[in-house]
Amino acid sequence: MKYSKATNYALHTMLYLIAIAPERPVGVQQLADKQGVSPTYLSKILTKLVKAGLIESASGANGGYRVKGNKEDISFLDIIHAVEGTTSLFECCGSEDPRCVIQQVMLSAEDAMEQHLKNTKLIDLMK
Amino acid sequence: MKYSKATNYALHTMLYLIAIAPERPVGVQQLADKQGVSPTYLSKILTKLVKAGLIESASGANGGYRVKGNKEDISFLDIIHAVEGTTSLFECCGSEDPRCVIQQVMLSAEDAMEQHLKNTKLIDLMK
DNA sequence: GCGTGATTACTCGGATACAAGATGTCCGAGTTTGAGCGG
DNA sequence: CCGCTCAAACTCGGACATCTTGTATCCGAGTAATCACGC
Repeated sequence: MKYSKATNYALHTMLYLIAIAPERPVGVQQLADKQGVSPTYLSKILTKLVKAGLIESASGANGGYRVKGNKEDISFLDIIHAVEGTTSLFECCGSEDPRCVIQQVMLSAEDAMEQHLKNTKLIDLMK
Repeated sequence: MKYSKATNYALHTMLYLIAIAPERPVGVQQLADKQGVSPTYLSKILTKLVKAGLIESASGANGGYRVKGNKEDISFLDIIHAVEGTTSLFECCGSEDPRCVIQQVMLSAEDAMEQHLKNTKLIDLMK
């Protein structure tokens, strides 16, 4: 039970993309160098963020990744859900029986964390 | 990023042990049958709970496991920490640099969940 | 100078390899209960 | 009826097997910008 490194890479990359907010997209090579991770691996992670609609990619020369949409709206939870998936952390009896009281407690605990992550936007860290 | 099945087994077993609260310890065979899991595997999980001081074991014939100490005090967090460990869910830059702002946000989010789990006792589910 | 083709610098996706952790099984060792047996 | 012994019923711990997932690499395909060349 741990957050994957991929989530860590995604968060740092998004923070960087929002911080510099360039006109031109940023190449994956440059992003990977910042964190000491291989470019091909990072691109796989960023593909998930693209599919989630958080960033967009530009092919070809001078291509790369760029924040898409309103960058003030991007929360931690958006990124985590994009990378880790949206399934709940705890599955009680295989079939997610909603009557299981343990399941209910775990879900509400998870919800407490998600509320926190949803209310914290990446832009909040910019000072 | 998911809670393991072991945590699920541990929670259900603890809930059962607290519910019936017998004089004599309950054998692992009986506990395992309730959940459809092999006795040997369940005993491995319960050993962690013993080490954490939540339950105690009795060897020999008519042996088994029994709640130790005050059963009103046992929280979800106690069990989860015993099974999953107490390391934080998110480790930013390998060395847990406390200055990493991302790390700080993730830790406080995790703390929100843990507070919830700490305040919910197993005994609360008994009605 | 201008269009056209080739080259270059990128991303994208699939296939693959590797490591670690979760899950589960097997077996031998130690421990306690209880039954059986002999006095 | 008492005490001793022995077998049965347990837990405990380590070693092992298997499966899934995370992590990472490699390569071919597609794409867009740029450069080179000929007109």
